Amino acid sequence: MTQSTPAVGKAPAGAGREASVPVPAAASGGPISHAIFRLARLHRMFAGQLLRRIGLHPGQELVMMQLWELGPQRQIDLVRLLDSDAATMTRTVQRLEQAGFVRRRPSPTDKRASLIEPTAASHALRREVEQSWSQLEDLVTAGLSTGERTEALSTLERLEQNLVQAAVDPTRATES
Amino acid sequence: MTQSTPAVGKAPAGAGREASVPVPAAASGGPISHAIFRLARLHRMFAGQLLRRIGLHPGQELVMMQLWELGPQRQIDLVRLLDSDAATMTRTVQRLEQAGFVRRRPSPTDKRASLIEPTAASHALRREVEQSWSQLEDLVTAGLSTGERTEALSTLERLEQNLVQAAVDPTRATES
DNA sequence: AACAGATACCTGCTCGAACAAGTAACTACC
DNA sequence: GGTAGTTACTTGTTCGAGCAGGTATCTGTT
Repeated sequence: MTQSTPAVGKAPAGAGREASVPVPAAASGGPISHAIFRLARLHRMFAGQLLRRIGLHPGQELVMMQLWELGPQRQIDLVRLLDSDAATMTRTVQRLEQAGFVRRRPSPTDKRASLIEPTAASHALRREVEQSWSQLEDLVTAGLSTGERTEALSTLERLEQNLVQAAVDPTRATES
Repeated sequence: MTQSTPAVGKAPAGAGREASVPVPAAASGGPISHAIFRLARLHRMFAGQLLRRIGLHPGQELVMMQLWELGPQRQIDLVRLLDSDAATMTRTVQRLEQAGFVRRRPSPTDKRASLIEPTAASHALRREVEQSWSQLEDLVTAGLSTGERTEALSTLERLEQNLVQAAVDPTRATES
C-alpha cells in the first residue's frame, strides 16, 4: 500500500488525506487542472478496486462491455470504439483471451483481422461490471440532487469539450 | 498514433472524435463517472504532450515541483506529498537522477534514507513546467468566466470529496 | 495485372501505477 | 541492551498507455 492507509485492500491507496493542502505549487498554477487530476486519480483508484474483485484490470472492462453490447468485433473496431491504441489492444485482448474472457476467430473476409468475441464465462461478469459502474456512480454523486448531477455532468462535459476543441483546432497554446 | 488524428505529435491521440456517442453502455451505467473518465483521459493526454517537449514523463513533473518548492526531500516525503507509492517513487527518482534532474545525498541523520535534491540543470525546466501547467489550465477553462471557473472547481472538489469520504468511511458500497 | 499506399495486427521499448516481498536501519519497550 | 515492531527503500511482477518500428494483407489506381 501507499502509506498510513489502514484497511489495506479496502480503501484505495492514499485516499483520505490531502484534499486539504495537496500540492500548493501545482494547485496555484492551475487549480482546475489540479482538481481534475486529483479527481481522476481517486476515480481510477476506486474503479480499480471494484474491478479487482471481479478479476479484471482497469481498461479490460471497457473492452468487455463493448463486446457484450455489440458482439464480436475486430481489434481495430475496439480501438476506435474505446479510442485506444492498436498496440495496447493487442495486448489487452491477449490477456483477456488468456484469462478466458475472450476468444479469437479469424475474420472470414479479411485475413489480417480476427474477430474478438466474449466467451460464455465472460457473461457471468457482465452483471458485476455493470453493478460496479453504478456503484462508482453512486459513490461519486453521493448527496447530489438530480439537478446538481445534471449540472456536474455538463460542467465535466464543458471542460472535456474545451480539450476536444483544443485538440481539433490547435490554434491554441498547445502549440509551441 | 491512435487513428485518424492527422497532426501526429500535436493533437493528443484520438482527440476530436467521440464526445458524441462514445461508449453507450458505459455511459448509461454511469454518466458522470464516464464523463470523469473521458475528461481525465484527455487531460492526461494534454499534460503528457506538454511535458513531452520539456523532456519529462507524466508524474515526474510533480516530483520536480515539490523539490523546487520545498527543497531536498526524502523519498518518503515525496511519496506523502504526492500521495504516491514508495516503489513508484524509487523508480521515478532513479529515472530523474539518470536524466540529470535530481541528485541523491545520504541523509545525515538516517542511514536508511537519502535526500533527493534538484540539480541546477533542473531549474531550467521550472519555468517551462509552470508555463505548461497554466497553459493546460487555459485550455481546459477556455471560455469560462471567473464565476464559472469557481463553480467548476467546486463541482470537481465536491465529487472528489465524495470519493475521499467513501474511502475514509467505507460504510458505502465499495465494500462487498 | 502490378504497384503504391493504406490497414490490421504484432513486437519491442519506456514509463507510471499498484501489489508483494525483502533488506537494511531506526525506535520503543521490557 | 536486547529484542519486537516500524520505517525507508529496493526489487520483481503485472498491467495500461504511448511511441517506434515491422509484417502480412487488402485496396485503389494505373
